[in-house]
Amino acid sequence: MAWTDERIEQLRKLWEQGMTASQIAEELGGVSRNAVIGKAHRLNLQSRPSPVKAAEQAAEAAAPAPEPTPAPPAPPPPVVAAPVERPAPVAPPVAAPIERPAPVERAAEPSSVPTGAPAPITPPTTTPQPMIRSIGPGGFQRQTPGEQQSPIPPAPPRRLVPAKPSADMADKTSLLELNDRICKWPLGHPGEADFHFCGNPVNPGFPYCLDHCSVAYQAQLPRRDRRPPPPLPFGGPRVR
DNA sequence: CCCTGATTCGC
DNA sequence: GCGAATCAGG
Repeated sequence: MAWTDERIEQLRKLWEQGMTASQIAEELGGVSRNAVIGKAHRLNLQSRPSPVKAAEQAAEAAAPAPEPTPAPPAPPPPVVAAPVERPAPVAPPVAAPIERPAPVERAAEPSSVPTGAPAPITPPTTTPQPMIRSIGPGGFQRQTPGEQQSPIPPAPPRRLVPAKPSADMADKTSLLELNDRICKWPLGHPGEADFHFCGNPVNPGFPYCLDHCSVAYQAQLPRRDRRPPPPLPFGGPRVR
């Protein structure tokens, strides 16, 4: 089977779409996944989460690291149990409200604490900041050339607190309230104060409500009959 | 084992 | 240029 322009075009598209080489091979027909990979490389289609290369790059970025980029975030020393950072919509039961520390130099702070206040709890130096980045078609994270530092986003130090019954959680669906009639779509993140589940009535036969089903089940179809979705602008594949 | 992509190398 | 064989990680 020869690589016609048409087939090459299709390969390009599917590859960039994130299809695996074997899927593409199956889709094209008449070629092995090796053929697909080989061709893809010859076409200079690259970047894909390869298990091998990923490890190599990780090791490379970790070991020498002659990176001019200041990557100071020294491991947050003692795990100072930071109070739950989430600014509760309701006034927290006790404790002085700890606002997000203004970007002031913390070193030259003589810490003039109002009398009677508890010792100042230094917030963790690394503010958990969910970095927004684009995800490539293969599901890998894009990174800019100078950004290869810290390939593994260090888990922000986070103290897990037992879910405490509070006013603002009263109407939220907790883990313990899950059953097969209510939507199990998680909202927020486990460990966070207001983590809960959707809790709406499920779309019968599914673990989620209708809305979340539409989010959860838009993924790929079983492989074989996966022809229709991509609106092929150029006539589409030949009917065999 | 299965899967993945990368690489090699004879054709 | 092609792709089977091989490698190596998940």
